[in-house]
Amino acid sequence: MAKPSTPSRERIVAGAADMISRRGLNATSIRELAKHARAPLGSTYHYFPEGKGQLATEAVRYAGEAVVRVLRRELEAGPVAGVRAFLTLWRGNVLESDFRAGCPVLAVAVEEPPADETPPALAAAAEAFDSWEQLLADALREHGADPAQIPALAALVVASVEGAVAMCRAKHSIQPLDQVAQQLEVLITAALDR
Amino acid sequence: MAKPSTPSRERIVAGAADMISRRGLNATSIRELAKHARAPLGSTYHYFPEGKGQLATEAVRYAGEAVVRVLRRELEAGPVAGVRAFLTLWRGNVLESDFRAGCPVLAVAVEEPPADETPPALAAAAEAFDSWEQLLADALREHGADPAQIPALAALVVASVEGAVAMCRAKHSIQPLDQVAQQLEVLITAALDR
DNA sequence: GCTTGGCTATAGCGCTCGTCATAGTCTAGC
DNA sequence: GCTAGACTATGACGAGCGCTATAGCCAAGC
Repeated sequence: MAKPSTPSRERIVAGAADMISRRGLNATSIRELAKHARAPLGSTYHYFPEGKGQLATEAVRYAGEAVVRVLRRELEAGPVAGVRAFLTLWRGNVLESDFRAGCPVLAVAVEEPPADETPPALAAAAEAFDSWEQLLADALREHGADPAQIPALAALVVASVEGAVAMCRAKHSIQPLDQVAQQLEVLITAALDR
Repeated sequence: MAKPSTPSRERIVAGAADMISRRGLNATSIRELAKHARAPLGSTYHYFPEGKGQLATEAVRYAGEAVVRVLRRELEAGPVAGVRAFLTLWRGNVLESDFRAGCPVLAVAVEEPPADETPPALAAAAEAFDSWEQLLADALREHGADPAQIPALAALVVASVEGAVAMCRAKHSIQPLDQVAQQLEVLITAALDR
């Protein structure tokens, strides 16, 4: 990325991720996106000539990679710490937005219709989930978890956190995320002492 | 069946739940809904005079209660059997639709924006989640799980299943649901033998 | 200085949306 | 048979959508 001569572009992508996480993909229009990022409408089609699908895809990737960075950093202190940071990250998102924001990756996964061809945004969502699971799995393996259980355990972590974020939004309560955090912590700890 | 005076109404609600589970709430128009249920557009406003929000709310309730019925029946054979049926139900939905359908309750939870007032459809989603957790919690209590763990365990089950359904859709694979099923089965079994 | 090319501004295309109004049809009960 | 009320049919409304076209701006390179 040797040339960030145009901060507009990244602002648009980041804003898209935020808006999608709040209102969903279909309810978010390109006009609103541009206004939210203080960019002109024409610019969005300049930077993303393939239109809304391309913008959504990049927004999903952007959000996915942001999580990857946090996860990679915090997993250095072990799986329990990593999972805790994963939960804390979403907890912060949900609380700071007063239960208005969720996960943009989940939003796209739920909304984007798998038509004849899999839409790129949906593929990006799958890749985001995969990368999170992979990081968790690597950390679990390094810390001696039962290899036969590792992939399923990582999938459970990602699935339960994503589900809990949505439940928090619906219930207007942080409880589901905290309950999942507590259960996962016990589970991961048990998987490492054996 | 005894021919209810207006089968149209229920057909519309059921069709709405199905369409929302596939394409999300905002991408589903009332015109499509009516066509899908072979009902005239005017009828939708006859049965649901408050418009799309009311229809969405009833669709969420309809879907939530359908799950409640399955869960109540299968939990009679114990928590493990109930959780297994819960998973199997979603597994069937996802596979039969070739990864095109998810959970309408989750879809609404992710899309509906908590504006000034909580929209009724979002409240209905919260109630659906609550009722599922309650049924699971009751069964766990009856079978001797640690009371301190019960609510969190039930929340974990619901959250992870909802998350896994969405992940299956994105990945075009049933694996996440199967992985979650396997992990939850071990977890519930362990929670009962103590 | 002048051209080039990345960015912005504005207007508009065709379309579908949610919603409403109104007139027509059907059916049950007297 | 007639009437009342439940349902259907049809068309329109303003608004917003994704997207395109085109003209203007403005810094960098010769």
